[in-house]
Amino acid sequence: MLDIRRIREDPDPFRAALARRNLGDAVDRLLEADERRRSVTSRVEELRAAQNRASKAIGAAQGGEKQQLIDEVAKVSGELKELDPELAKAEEDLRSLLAEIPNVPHESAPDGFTDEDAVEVSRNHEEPPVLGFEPRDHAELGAMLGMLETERGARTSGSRFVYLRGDLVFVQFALMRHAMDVVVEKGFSPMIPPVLVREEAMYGTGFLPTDAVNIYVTRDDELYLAGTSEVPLAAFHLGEILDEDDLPIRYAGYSTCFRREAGSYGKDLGGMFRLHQFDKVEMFAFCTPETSWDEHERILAIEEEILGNLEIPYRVVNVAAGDLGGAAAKKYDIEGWLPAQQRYRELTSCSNTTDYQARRMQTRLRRAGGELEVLHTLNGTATAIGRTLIAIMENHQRPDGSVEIPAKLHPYLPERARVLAPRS
RNA sequence: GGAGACGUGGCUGAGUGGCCGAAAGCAGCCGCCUGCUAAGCGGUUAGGGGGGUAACACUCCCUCGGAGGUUCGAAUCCUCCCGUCUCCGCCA
Repeated sequence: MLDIRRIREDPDPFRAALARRNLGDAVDRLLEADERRRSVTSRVEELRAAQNRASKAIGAAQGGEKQQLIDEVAKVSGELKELDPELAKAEEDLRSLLAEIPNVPHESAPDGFTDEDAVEVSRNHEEPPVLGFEPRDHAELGAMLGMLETERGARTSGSRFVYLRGDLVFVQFALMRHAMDVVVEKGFSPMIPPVLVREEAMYGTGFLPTDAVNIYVTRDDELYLAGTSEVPLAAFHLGEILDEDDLPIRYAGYSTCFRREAGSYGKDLGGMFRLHQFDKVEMFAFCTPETSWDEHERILAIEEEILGNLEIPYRVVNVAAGDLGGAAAKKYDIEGWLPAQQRYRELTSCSNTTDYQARRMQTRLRRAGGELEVLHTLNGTATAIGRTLIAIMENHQRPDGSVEIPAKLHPYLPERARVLAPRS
């Protein structure tokens, strides 16, 4: 949620920033709703002040004088009752507008509206490596290994659901453990959060109301399945005031993630690139506004370290302003090279959501001097299953369909699983 | 699934119609005092939204889980909703 007072005081920067999201008129709609709300508010408040004064006098008055004062104030009360719906509507209009308008992109987010407009900022290799043989895609490798069951997944649950089997399960565990170890060493404290969450948590993170189509909802309990542990991690401090001295606060959440993937029909079918259910280790940070951009780079560096450890060729792109999720002011995607697709595909990402989520969550910070302020939040993927497994399988495959698991994962693996071998 | 209790400020907790945005304690902050530390003494500290200011000051409105209602007036009375906890049952 944006800060309506700052918009009122200095709307032009907001106008310009939101125009980059194709929402050039949003600021004026906001200002209009704000103006309406304030004018009704001041009328109502004048009447209420009169009513309060009268009530005080009545409390002190006696007998007939009392009755007379009561009769007089009735007129004011009547007027107030009439204005009430008007005020409620004005407030609701502003509130719902604010709820759906996304964060303002940071100046360093490039112009544009699609993933094509993202700007590469770095990579960990020169040219994509050439395997020297015709690479198989991960679905084929998974089938050859007998470790990825897509048809049976579909039979049980529908498309975009899979079974992982055999040693690939241990590779997932190894990956999770490795990612967790890396991020914990960087100061993130481990968490296993709830994945079914209340509406406030979804609203606070900005997934509701705008992204409702992508969220699973339980039928009888009005609980939502989190698409990322960002949701419960952010909500961990919902409504709280954190001491400046305690910041930054960093959590690493391990959870299963559920996404409806509405609107992605036909994209990335087969295999496990785009699943309705996958496991992920997610970083989440609460910090002061003045440190959040540094924190963002820090999180990016951790993500790069993890992919580097996995010996995956990747590049980092700065996502275009118009392609950002609603809460983000800036986002990096790290795209891993997938030999079978001959393309870079998103493996992880990290966003600075500045004060957008924190304001919705009412998570604030108390400065050493006692002042209250909305803080900043950030999130980033440490490792996401499905995609990271794909990158490992495709990049470390051998001509015979076996897969070498990167050395950094070996300490977490049964020895036989250091190489995944096809069934003969 | 059945029964009951409760929701008040940063925290604990009092408050059953006007003197209450709210006792007391804790915690925090500012002083004082005391070789240091600890203790002690005095003062002070809720949040949000308008107006106002260069910024303060000042001022008004709202907020005691939420939404309605009764009343001139509600933390307090009524209705509904939400949430939390406890006991019993069931259960990974």
